[in-house]
Amino acid sequence: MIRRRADFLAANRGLRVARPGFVLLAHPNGGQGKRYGITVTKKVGNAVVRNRIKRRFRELLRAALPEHGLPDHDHVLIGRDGGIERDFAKLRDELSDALARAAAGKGDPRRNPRRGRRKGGR
RNA sequence: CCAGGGGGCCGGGCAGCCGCGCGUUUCCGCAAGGGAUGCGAGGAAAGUCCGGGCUCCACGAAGUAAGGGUGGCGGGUAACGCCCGCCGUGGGAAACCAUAGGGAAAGUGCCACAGAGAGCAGACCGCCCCGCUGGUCGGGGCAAGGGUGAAAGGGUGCGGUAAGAGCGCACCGGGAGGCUGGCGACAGUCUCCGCACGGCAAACCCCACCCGGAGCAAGGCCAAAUAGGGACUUCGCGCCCCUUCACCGGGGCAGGAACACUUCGUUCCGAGAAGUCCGGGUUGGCUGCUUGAGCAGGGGAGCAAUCCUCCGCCCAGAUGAAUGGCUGCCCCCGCUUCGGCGGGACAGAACCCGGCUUACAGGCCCCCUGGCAUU
RNA sequence: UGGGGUGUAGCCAAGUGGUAAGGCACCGGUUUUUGGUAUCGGCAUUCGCAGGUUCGAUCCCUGCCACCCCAG
Repeated sequence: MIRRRADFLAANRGLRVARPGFVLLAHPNGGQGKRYGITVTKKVGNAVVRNRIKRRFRELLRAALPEHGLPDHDHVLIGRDGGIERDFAKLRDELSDALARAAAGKGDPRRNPRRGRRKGGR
């Protein structure tokens, strides 16, 4: 379990694999074993929705991480809009696929960090 | 049966396997850990709009001022801006609903446009009388009718008059005083006053009542780390020497502690302690932390809100924050080619209570009003 | 947890009891051979939503909604 904000920010610099239900970040943590963290922003929904997404992600990681996880890496799942009504089996397939891609070292291009202050429009 | 009004309640259920948080207990026991067992989100947990408890800070009591709030009366409550009952006003055919509802002859201010006149009134169209006498004339009386406006200085009718007018009278409305009923708001009634003295205080204001500030990231303890700092206040500081006006600073002695005890000896202490603030450091753990204005049931008081009493119960305590995954049966809704398929509202405790407000699929129960039908 | 602010046309906004300025943008006309410029006119604005006070509410009061900011 990742708790510190600094670890989350560090994970943001690692591998990024995007899937319809979530975004997976993987980042080496220097021998601390397989750790995971979950991020769901307020944009996705209210507290009930966010909590439910986090619970489902925990269940996914509990099943997948010991076998398919990357050793000595931090794994961060970021919830996206469809994360609550998406079929659980589909999420599970997407996660193992994403972990395989991350293990092969293939990530999606990183988002451009530090764009200007979002103000007055999206 | 139809239409309408008011109130209360529920918020999917059962089971299996794997997993999560906390408590209790047990096991080899130093610990980690394993086993067993109990409990584990809401009616709004939400918004954070009021009121309290609790903790810290400030403060003689009380009062005044400033600022803010409340505003019919009585009751309930720990308290409230909440709740209950009643009164007044407005709406509705009714059940019932709404209501910030003190003061306008303490003062100040505002009432646009229209209109003759808008605040101790005013005369545009008019009506009536008189005069010269016939005109788009002069003098006077009137405020009933028309017109403007949200509002035009009581209303309707009769009398009266040149025309009119509370000018007079009857009823209604209003004001003042008394009487009766009510704890009271207020209601009823009698007498008097023919009655210009409007509206707005959710305009300033006046009156009555209420309010100290901050918040569990409050507050307390421990560890680590940095630093072994600075300023101020209070209390204290045995004797001698140096320095000094003194404080301060340095040295010695007395005295105290340890070396099991006594003696000797050695070492250490030999003036500081408490509080507040500043500077610097830490963002770890424990506590506060869940038994409380608690919940269920019975009885009693009260129209009710609510209160009293008896008995029983223990019912979340997380901290990147505990409820998830899979499956079966039942329930409800929609679609249906009758095999099935899809869906199940609003929403997640964070110190704890009492309210208010807002969101909400679907469903259940009770009472009342009106209409139709039947008996 | 506590505190503050904003909401008016597509955009930026003034107005604070009497029927909503101004600028940009857009549309139409005139000028020009055409475009630009210039000039004239036009904008169907429930003044964030719902109640209330008032004769009358963007303005006053109450309750909501959305967004933004600040402190710990």
